[in-house]
Amino acid sequence: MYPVDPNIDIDIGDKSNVSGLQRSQDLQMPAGDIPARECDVFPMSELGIQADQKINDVLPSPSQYSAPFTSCPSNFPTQLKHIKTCTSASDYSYFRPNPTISNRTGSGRQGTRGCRLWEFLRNLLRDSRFNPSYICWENEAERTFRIVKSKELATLWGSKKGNAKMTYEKLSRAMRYYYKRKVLAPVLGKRLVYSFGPRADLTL
DNA sequence: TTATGCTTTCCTGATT
DNA sequence: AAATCAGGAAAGCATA
Repeated sequence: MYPVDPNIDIDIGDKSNVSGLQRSQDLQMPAGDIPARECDVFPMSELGIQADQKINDVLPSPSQYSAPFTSCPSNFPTQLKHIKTCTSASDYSYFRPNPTISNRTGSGRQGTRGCRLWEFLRNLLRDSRFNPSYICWENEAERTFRIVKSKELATLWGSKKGNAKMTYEKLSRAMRYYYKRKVLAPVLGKRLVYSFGPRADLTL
């Protein structure tokens, strides 16, 4: 079983010897006992993972390889290749896909470094590791949610974006930019409460 | 190469 | 008093 660690993502790590991929964050996705469809960044089809599989079904548990190691475990999907020496159990997740299989053209991901903020929030709300401890529904029918741990949430967002300097001040500024685009809306009179707007598709 | 989208950063000031 | 909220301005970064 994977450790319940919000910061563990699959990451291609150093891009210097990767052709066809731009940044490590391109390939981040949540690990753990999460349905494959919950992958919020990287299409599971590109990893050769079926929609009904869970990440734990296709990746070996950390105990199956002792750190450090430098080669791809044999039971990894062939599309994944290990590129970084793991030095600890928490560092097990540095892998990259085969660039020849990854074809990002036409994916429609505009200017998103890995993941959009509102999608990140939506995904946290679906994840019992974070809902209701970090973020929770205020009224799911009305698409309103409450940020429970603002500071921790910002840290989490920062870790997802590879930005250790993220703060709630900055995260919330990005959220306010969503107002105009109707992706989010403020909930009057309630601090730390927002609602998803019509432009936020919660069914995806 | 440029335009655009999505932030990130910094800021001033208001509100709770 | 400390958090939070509101936006303007500008810069950064990736994609189309």
